[in-house]
Amino acid sequence: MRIAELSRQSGVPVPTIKYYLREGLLPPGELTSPNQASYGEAHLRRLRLIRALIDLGQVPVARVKEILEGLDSDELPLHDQIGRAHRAITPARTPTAGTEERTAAADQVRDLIARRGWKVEPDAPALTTLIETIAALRTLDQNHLADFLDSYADAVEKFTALEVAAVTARTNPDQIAESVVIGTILGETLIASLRLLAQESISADRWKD
Amino acid sequence: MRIAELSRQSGVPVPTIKYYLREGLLPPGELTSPNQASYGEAHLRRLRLIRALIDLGQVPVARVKEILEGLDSDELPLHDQIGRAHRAITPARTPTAGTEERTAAADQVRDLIARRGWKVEPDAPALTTLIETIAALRTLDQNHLADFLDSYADAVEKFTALEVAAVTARTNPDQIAESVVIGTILGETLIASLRLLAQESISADRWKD
DNA sequence: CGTTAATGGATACTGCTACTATCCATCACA
DNA sequence: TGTGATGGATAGTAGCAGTATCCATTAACG
Repeated sequence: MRIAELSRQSGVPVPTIKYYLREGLLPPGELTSPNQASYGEAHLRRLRLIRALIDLGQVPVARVKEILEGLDSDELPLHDQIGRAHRAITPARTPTAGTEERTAAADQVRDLIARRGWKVEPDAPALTTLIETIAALRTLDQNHLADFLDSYADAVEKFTALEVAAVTARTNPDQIAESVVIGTILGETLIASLRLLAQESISADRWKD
Repeated sequence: MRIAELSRQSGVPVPTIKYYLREGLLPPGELTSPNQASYGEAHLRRLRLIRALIDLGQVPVARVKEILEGLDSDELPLHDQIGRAHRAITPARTPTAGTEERTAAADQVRDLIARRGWKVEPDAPALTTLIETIAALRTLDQNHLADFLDSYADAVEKFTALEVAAVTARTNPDQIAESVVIGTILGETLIASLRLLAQESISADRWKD
């Protein structure tokens, strides 16, 4: 298929597809003559993945590129694929909380991780975010939320178990990496939306009128 | 205190504070003379809240403004405060999924909500995101994740119960609205970080080396 | 009291991201 | 044979979140 057809089937405007080609998000089509290329199903799939990550996952274009490079570099261990996906959705953070709040929060997180027996690299991107968030909650006089950390972790472990089950159910090993990436990123969007709906419902019960 | 002191205590550069004042995120200080104003504890608290929403919650400045206006307009029902917070963290979505995937996803979501007895406005911002996400998962051949929707909802209800408990534990009614907003937005960051840590840990167990 | 530095307020400028627009020399196809 | 699409290159745009500069005061120190 040619670019116009790819655009029609994906709903992505032709100039945007050209932009993704330029940026290396989408591999070039197969050239049939100096200025004609043909795109296949793989391009369509890839394009849909790109849009899902950008639109639903809010992943910046540059990060999408890194993720896709990971997916394409076959034989990159799954654990590293996950690492890429995590980095893609964790904005770089310059520590902003006060020193004492931050060390207290870091202690709390270290305890939590030890208590649960989690194996986490000390430079995991989510670690900084978690610590900063707890520190911020305390600075904002919201200790009550930060104090529930363990109960939150209980519920969170449920997701993760589910996701591992879902991913390992995939038989084709080629697809596992993609499933992991999609699950990591779109899974978050899914959970966040469900949470908002549940909140809205409870809030309607309690406080409406 | 004057602006330099406010900047020092909050860690926010003076020009940025001026920018927030211009944008109406921060109320003006009390003028003691035509070009001298004094800021109080309330300003410092507000500034910290702004930074938490922007840095940790990834809320755009314009949305932060809406949220704060909600907090300040006393007597706005809690349910509407929550609505504002939800809109602030739910980007506007132009439906992008194919018609049939979207109606199928919409059906699945409607069933889920009915089964759980959730009370959700039909134009809730999270509704579109949820439907689009499920449709995207199916388009990307990830039905296995979309099929777990109910189990996800189980775990999600746990959070929400926790959060309601935490918020209603607040005695001062003035602070409830603020707690609700912070809980909604920073709570999401907290959950997302925990999820990534749990994933990393399981992934290390399963796939490392 | 005089000088230096900071302040409030206004206006202008910047860097970054994610596209859009335009151009042009080919091609495909009717 | 000519009309419209294509690949590839280059340039332009809109929106966001600040930064920078300027200026007429005013505070604070020696």
